[in-house]
Amino acid sequence: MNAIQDKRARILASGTAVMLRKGYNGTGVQEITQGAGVPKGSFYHYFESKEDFAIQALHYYYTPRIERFADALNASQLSPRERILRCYRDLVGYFANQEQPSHQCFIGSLCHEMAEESQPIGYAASAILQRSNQVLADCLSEAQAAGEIAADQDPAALAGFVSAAWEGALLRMKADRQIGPLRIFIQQLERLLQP
Amino acid sequence: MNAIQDKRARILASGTAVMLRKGYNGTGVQEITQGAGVPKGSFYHYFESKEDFAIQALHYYYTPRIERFADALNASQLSPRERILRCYRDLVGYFANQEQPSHQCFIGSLCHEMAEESQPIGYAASAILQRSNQVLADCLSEAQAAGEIAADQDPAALAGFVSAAWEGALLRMKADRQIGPLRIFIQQLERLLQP
DNA sequence: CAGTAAAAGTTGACCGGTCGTATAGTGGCC
DNA sequence: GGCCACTATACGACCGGTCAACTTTTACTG
Repeated sequence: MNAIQDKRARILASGTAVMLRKGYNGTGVQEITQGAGVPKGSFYHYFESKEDFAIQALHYYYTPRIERFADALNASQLSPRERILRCYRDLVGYFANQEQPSHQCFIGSLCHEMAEESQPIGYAASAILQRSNQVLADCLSEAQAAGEIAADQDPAALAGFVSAAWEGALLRMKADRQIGPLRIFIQQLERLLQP
Repeated sequence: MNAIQDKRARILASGTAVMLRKGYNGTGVQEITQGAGVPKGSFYHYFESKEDFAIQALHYYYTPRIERFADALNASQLSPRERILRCYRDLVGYFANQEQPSHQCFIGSLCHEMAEESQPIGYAASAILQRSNQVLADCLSEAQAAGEIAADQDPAALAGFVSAAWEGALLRMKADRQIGPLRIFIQQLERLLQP
């Protein structure tokens, strides 16, 4: 009961970490199980296939992150606008503090690689992006009600745009191996979130 | 002289097309040469390795595209702002007209997959992104001089942001399998490019 | 309870196939 | 005949996935 969840979780943790670095097709099942310290056969006991694993991994990786994101955007000490800015500033800070800048966006790379080839993975990724979008849109709505952003903005659309821009900034950071693109993102986000 | 370039180009064309769909690691050398109608053995005559091929493919794919982009942004019938908007609107139109929406960004997927694992690929991608950025930044500078965007914007930074947002929108489109994110991008771009 | 048989869980050896790459030629031109 | 652009073939490694065999748990019996 505990042990089996533990093994499953170990596989998820190890596999997520490796896929983060090497992508879906660049990661072998063997490598995953080896990293988790479990026999290879176990992999197919806990997961139907590598594809199924990737979908589970998406949830494993993003469920807590979206939760934390939502919490940070609901903390009401700051204004909605400031909460959003703080979230992204913190993220940038996190990346800035990595000495060896290993930059990754799990869902981004998985989408690029597999969203087209594998419909199930595409669906899962889309659902997660949508959930994350909703969280941001809610906060933007609040900001709009507080008069912190333009009244004629559609919060959902703006949320989609901001998320996309963030994704793109992460990608650019990965290519350039420096966080300049993230700083630009923050700077433009500050402009964007104005009445 | 012509024949050899022809074969090389055929391999590049075929390989680029396949990699666009399946990613770097998802594409085999065999599949590339088969698609190009050349013997597999030839691949390593024209390219040092698969990695080298990817770098050449990046240039093969993006050199003409950046050129067209620059041309479109230099055509002076329209104002700088309108030229930029038209560029992106045309791109959206292109994607909108695909009945079976196969959405791809070659450099995006290649970066996500390989920028970290392969330094040479990361460098090549970074260089291309930078060139493309420069083209856009120049046009934004012009727009700024014409008073079409805020005077306190840094054109280079804004160009980076817009490109990143576009990348992100493409990614999102791939996951959602619909062009909604691109429309949102246009809508926000129009807002962004204002005095 | 002890004993045991059936069920469930777990696993590593193994499968056919494909991977990226090396190399020993082959065929045509100077 | 020497040269060299080109390619057929082969290689070892590894791929995702299967499955028969082994271990553990469960359920039931006397």
